[in-house]
Amino acid sequence: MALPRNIVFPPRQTEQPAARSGGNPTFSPLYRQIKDLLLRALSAGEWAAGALIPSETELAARFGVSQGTVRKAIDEMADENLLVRRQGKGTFVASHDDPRAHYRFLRLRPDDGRVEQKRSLPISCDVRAADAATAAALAIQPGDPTVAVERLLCFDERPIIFEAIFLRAEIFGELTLAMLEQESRAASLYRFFEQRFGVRMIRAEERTRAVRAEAAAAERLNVPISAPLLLVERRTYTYADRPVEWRRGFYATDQHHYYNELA
Amino acid sequence: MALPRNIVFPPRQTEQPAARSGGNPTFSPLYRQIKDLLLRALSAGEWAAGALIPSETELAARFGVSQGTVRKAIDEMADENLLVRRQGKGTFVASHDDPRAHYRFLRLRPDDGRVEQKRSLPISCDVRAADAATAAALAIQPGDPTVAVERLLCFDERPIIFEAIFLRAEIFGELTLAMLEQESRAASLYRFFEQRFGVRMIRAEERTRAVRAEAAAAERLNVPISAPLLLVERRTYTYADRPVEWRRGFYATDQHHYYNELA
DNA sequence: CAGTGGTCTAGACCACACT
DNA sequence: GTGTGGTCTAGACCACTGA
Repeated sequence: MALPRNIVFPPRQTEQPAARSGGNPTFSPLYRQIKDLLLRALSAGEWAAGALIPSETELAARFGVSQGTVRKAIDEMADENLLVRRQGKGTFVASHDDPRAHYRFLRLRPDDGRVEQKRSLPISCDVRAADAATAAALAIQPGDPTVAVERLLCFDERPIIFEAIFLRAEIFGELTLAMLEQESRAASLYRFFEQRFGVRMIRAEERTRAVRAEAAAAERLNVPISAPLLLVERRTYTYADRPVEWRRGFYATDQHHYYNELA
Repeated sequence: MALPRNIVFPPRQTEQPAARSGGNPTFSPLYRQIKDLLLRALSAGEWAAGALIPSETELAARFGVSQGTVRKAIDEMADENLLVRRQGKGTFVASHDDPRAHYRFLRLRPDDGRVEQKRSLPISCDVRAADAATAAALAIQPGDPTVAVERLLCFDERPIIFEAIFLRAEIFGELTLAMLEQESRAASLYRFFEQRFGVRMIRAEERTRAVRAEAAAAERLNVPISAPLLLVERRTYTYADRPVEWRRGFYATDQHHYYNELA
């Protein structure tokens, strides 16, 4: 479906099926080299979130490899939620705009299975120098500017999560409280970040522990001081393993739990 | 490497590459049918944990399909940690005896990255009628017999996890405290269960919340009553989505955290 | 209908582990 | 060397989507 043809790709592999290792040194299979090229294209913003990428056949021709090799590269990227395949239609750049991706990183679930209306209540948004912990999490220097957001997440209008979000100011410097308020219904901030700042969140790590509620969190979540809360710290990455977001969230787990599948 | 040849496999596909759907109704690709056969063989205990299964070529011949089709079936099963491929050696049945599988389901990590010596201190082991919650978790009837184990998990000799473990008595009826005491160094119970009872744990679900320490847990974990603890409830499955274990563990998270990667 | 991803095959060769 | 899994190709056909 005729996408621009001159997307920046390094010149196709000069060797045909001969990109295989000569002997052994740091051997990388062809499909992985293709994957790297595609990753680089994604990372460079070659295609927008949600956009259709060229067909397997076209990519194969462009790279001078067989369709099966391109397929294997795309397979891996689909497994990593970087691309989404749709039979009969094509392969698309994964996006948080996709309904299936909403709340992809939110592991808190109601004890009864009921679906709940989520709503984000932004509290504050300001630029702030990174303290040591935040700097470490964002891989920046202490003192570097960050955008700090405080917000409350409500499930069916009941406050369940109170969290502080720290973002690299170089990317999110223009973020304002007014913008967040406008997005309060679309609880998925990542969708907004993607559309407004062009940053796609790819994966995240969470570290969780049990803590006593301090005054601020207790008040916001409407629980007694010292009540047990789940403290969830999340580091979120965009392409190329670049951390761009750091969250500290206090979760009220009276009627909710953190769900996880172990394989 | 000449494994027994007459393992129970349903007669090979009668149609060659024609097992494809005639038209559409409940279409299942060939490789998935192969996968089902392999799953059935695993579930039936055809091969022991850690055993070498026949080579892709041999399976292909046996099933009357191409090697690539067998490969795709095995690929999926390797992704699900049911099989382990080792280049040059063969494909093996995944086992908790494999060092890489030790503590596979344990998500608690020290805040500093130090590796810690783990040790299991069994406290009690008795047969007990399932209460409603346990019965639901194990998919049995309330009142059905279960084996209940209490134990303490120590990291570097400090008690960090206090948990109750409930097992289907039909399988684990013979378990005794003495057996558990003998295994106290090999903190991975799953390895023991696999070798002693022939039950392989495949996957698990965890539900986590923050709670106040009650007397029993507080004493065992050496924390004040009412201190915040992580309550981790785990349901563990063997083949064919059959739940066989249910745990309620209290985790002390002063110097440890629950780690999770979100993709 | 044409175009896309999805499946399957047959055959070649590479990388790795053992003997 | 032999046997295993791992990669790559070329070509055929199926299933799905949308014009």
